[in-house]
Formats: sequence, C-alpha cells, structure tokens
Amino acid sequence: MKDTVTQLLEAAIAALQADGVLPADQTFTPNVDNTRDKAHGDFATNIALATAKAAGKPPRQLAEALIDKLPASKAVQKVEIAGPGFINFFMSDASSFDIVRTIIESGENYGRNDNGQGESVQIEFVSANPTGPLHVGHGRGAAIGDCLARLLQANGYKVSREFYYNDAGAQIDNLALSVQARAQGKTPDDEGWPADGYRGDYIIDVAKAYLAGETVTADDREVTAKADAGDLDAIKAFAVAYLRREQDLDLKAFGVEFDVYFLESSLYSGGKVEETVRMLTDNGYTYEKEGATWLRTTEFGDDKDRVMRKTDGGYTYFLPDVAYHLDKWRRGYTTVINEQGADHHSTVTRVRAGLQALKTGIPQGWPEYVLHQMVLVTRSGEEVKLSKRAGSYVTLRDLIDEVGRDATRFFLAARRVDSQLTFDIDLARSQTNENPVYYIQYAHARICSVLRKLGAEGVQVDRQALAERLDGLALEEERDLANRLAQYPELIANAAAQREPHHVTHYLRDLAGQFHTYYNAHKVLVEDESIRDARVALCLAVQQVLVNGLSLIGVGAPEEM
RNA sequence: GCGCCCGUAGCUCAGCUGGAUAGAGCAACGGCCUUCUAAGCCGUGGGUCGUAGGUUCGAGUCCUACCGGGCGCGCCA
Repeated sequence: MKDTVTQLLEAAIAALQADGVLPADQTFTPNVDNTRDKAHGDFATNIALATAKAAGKPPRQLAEALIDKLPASKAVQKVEIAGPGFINFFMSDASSFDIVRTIIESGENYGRNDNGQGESVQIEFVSANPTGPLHVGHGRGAAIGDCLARLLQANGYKVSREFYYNDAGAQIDNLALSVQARAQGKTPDDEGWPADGYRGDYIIDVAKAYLAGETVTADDREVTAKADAGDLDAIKAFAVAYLRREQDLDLKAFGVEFDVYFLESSLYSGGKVEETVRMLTDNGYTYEKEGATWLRTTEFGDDKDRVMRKTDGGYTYFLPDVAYHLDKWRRGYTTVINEQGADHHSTVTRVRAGLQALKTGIPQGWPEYVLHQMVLVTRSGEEVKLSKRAGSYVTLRDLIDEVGRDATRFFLAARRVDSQLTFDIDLARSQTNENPVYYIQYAHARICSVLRKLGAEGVQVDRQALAERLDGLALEEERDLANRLAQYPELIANAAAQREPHHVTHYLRDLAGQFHTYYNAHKVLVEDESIRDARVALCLAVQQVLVNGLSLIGVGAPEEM
C-alpha cells in the first residue's frame, strides 16, 4: 500500500518536472513514512519539504502543486497538507482491509520477498572451541545468528550456517591435560594439576566417559575412547568429540543447526596457512623483527603491526583467521556475516587488513561483522555468575533447562546487538503478562480457541472463502490491526537489510497487544454472519503473521496455553 | 592513554535511511470476568532524550568536545 502512494507521488513529481516547476535534470525520490499519529493519516511524505529548495518555492505551496498532479486512485480517500509542508494520505477502508485477503492467500509466504534473488550468503556464528559447555554469550550469538539466517532466507537469500572451531591448538592441549589429570584422580587444587587447566566439573564427566570406553557421536565426528589414561592424543580426540557432542545437544535443544563445521586444523593440513603466508610475503607486507615475522597491518588501517609467526615458529591465531576467510571468499561468498561477541572486536580490523594484504580483490569492508555486547544474568535482582557444571560461567543449558527454549531464544534476540543485555531469569520464567513471550503466544492461542469454538458450532473454516468476506470490517481497532499487519513485509526487509533481528520481537509484541485490545473490546463470533466471517478472517490474518514472525526467531506458536 | 559500543520515564528497553505534541512494557494507583482462555483489557500519574556547543526549514537521531558505564588494547582464541 505504501508502494501505491510512492507510485502516485512519482507520477506527480514527473508531471511537475514536465511543467518546469521542478528541475528535470535531478532525480527526486519520494520518502513515504508510516505515520505515528493517526491524525496524520496512514502515510506521510516530506517530499515537499525536501525539494522546496530545488523548486525555489515554499514547501506548502509545492505540496499543493504536487497534490494537484496526483493521479486519481481508489485506494486513497483523502490527502491533506499539514504542518510545515507534509502531505498526509488517508487510505480507504477497502484498500486497508485488502491486506487481510493477501495474508490469508499468501499464508506462510506473507512477508517473504525475493530481494536476495537467490544470492548465497554465509553466516558464521557461535564458533565456540570444544573446551567446555556453551555459555550465555554463545546463546546470544546463536539466537542472533540463527534469526539473521532465517531473516535472510525470508528475503530470498540462500543461507549457509557455519561453525568454525579450533581442534588442535594450545587450548585443546590444555583440555587434554585437564581430562588426563581427572582420569588420574587429581582435582584442581592438587599437586600436579596442569597450570591454567579447566577446572569445571564437566571435565570429570569427560574423564569418566573416556575411562569407560564410551563412543560419542557429534554432528561432525564420532570417536570411541581408548580408556588409556596415558595416551594424551587419544584423550584429546575423545575430549574434543565429547564436548562437540555436548555443544550440539545444547544447540539442538535451542533449535539451531549448522550446515558446515569448519576445523582450524584443516587450514594447516590443507596447506592453506602456508599459502596465505606465501601470498603475504610475496606481496611484501611482512618483515622480521625480534625473531618473529610481522605483518604490516598498519598499511590497512590497523594501529600497529601484528605478529603472524611467533619466535617459536608457530602462528598466531590471526593468521589462520585470514586463511579461513580467504577460503570463504574462494568459496564464492560475496556476502559473509560473522556474528561474534564484541570482546573479539579487535580481530575485525586485523582480519580485514590481512585480507587486503593478499591483493586478491577482496573488498575493503569484507567480511561483515555483527558483534553483540555482553550478557548479564540476574536472579532475584542479583547477578548470577556461576554454574555448577562449568564453574566460572552460566551455561546456555542452564537457561534452557530453567526457563525453556522459547523464552531463552526470545529474550536473547530481543535487544539491539550493540547494547548489553540483562537476562532476568525471574522475568523469563514468569507466566504472566510481564513476560512478552507468553503474551505473544497467548494471542495466538486465543485465536486458535476462537477457531475451535467456531468449529464446535459446526461451522467449517474455509480460509479462501473467508478471505473474500471482508465487508464486515469497519471498526477502528480493525483498521489499526490491518495497518499493523500491512507493515510486516517492510519490517522483514528492513530487519534483514540492517542485520537487526530485534525488530521482529518488538513488532510481535505490538501486534499481540493490538490483538488483545481488539479481542477484549469486541466479540468475534457474533450472530451477524457477515460480520462474524470478516472478523474470523482478520483473526486468521493475525494468526498467520504471528506464526510467520515467531518462526523467524525460532519460537513456537502453541494452540493452547 | 588509545580504539569500539552504550547513556531516552523509578526499572527493562523501542524510536525505521533527521521530520510534526518523544513511545511500549513492568512497577504505582483506580476500574473490568453469568459473554469466544483475566497468562487478558481500560484509565491515571511519570521525561532538561548524560552535559555543552555546532550543522539546518527541522536533531533523541548527524558532527565536535567533555562526563559516566561496558569491552578490547598478548609472540592467547
């Protein structure tokens, strides 16, 4: 409907250009906004204000000229000039309620578009190393990354979800030593416990399973324990598989699945690290200093050069990172989004600098980063810092077990990524209107209940037929609902383009609120069949949008509460 | 000290590429169930948008400086 207004304005602008009122050598793109205040109609444009200068006319006078040239349209009921020169559009009832038919006919496709035109996009997220259970921060990353993936899919992109992890570095050695120590019966405070060993209780589980000769199957590997506490390599392989499986189980419980698991070790075994070093060296961006090899990242905006090969001959983490991203580029992804915690912010400049130094035509701002800020967990107003299993942090599993998958996903996706998030366990657990998850789900359940009642009265719900029976809609609350529903596709396009999943949760909250208001003020199943059918159709449309929106954040839409 | 992020109602947060008197929920107070689920609805109060300048027809939104909080500043990932 906004498109209709935009087209009308474009026609008017063209007419004014033909008349010489507006310069013909410039392009004017009308900006059409949803109004905040209903007194301003359904849509408003500031085009007269924006072009007043170019036209050399006062905005209000220009607005009048524009209105004069607007083509006639059944969709528009009234047009007004307001304030300093805004043009307000009041849409006709019929055109406002037409969205209900569109939604019922489109079903789960309502809100989807083909902006992406099938382009392949890769999203890397979570990417936790297999050294322990996933923590809340990983949970936020999982919620945001997966929601972004679903949003992009809804916008016509082909999305690949990728999980990158290090299965071979110093941290993995440390993990193996920790498991070995537990297998030998040592505890973290004993003599001989590895320095910086992992102290969490989960290490005990790994050690027990190893000694018991268990076989573990993760999404990307399967390993049978050798049960020999002296074989560090065997322990390492088993511990990695064990913790990978545990992470997979947590992610599955969270409703998140990956298409690709990428191992840092494969970059070494496949010669990709060496190749990257050679390219950087050949391009003349490396130098030796103090026994190490450095990369001139300052050539590409970094504030100091970085070591890429340590004095001990090993590489710093950032070199495989560059090799990894070169690999992503060669896989053909022109759009790559990395979702990470903001504590890794410093790698952004470094990785991009390394990629520039390769001189392979990778664009400067590639890849994209979505960085989320820290998560603070509270209970009874107090910060929760520990979990029994992990020791030093709150795990994702703790939250899922305590507040459920739906609430956890919703809360972790509900805030802008660049602000810190306080996860209030009491609020997430509460089954009252304080809790937005239940509030939204309740709206859906109420609609289901109305439909059940209708069915119990012996009325068949024929969606297609109901979609044509909208004449009975006329109430103010109904128009408000229809207008809100009409905004959904734009929301989906915007949230995806801006990489801002939190808009979805806010929209659903608003939509549910408007529905509850309507539901309480007016009865759906009234005697007059014409009105009843129209209201049922509206309910079907609201239900559809609630389902579509909830599915984007991976939250269920229960039929009963 | 340098870099990035944040600062909007008592609390938790929205505010779409600058737009018309700044919004929502919770908390507080007062109402609404013989009617499709009260896990709901209606009403009332509550603000120098951290501070000071600047840009312009117009700034919560853009620029600069400062104040306050978080994160990062490793030959750790």
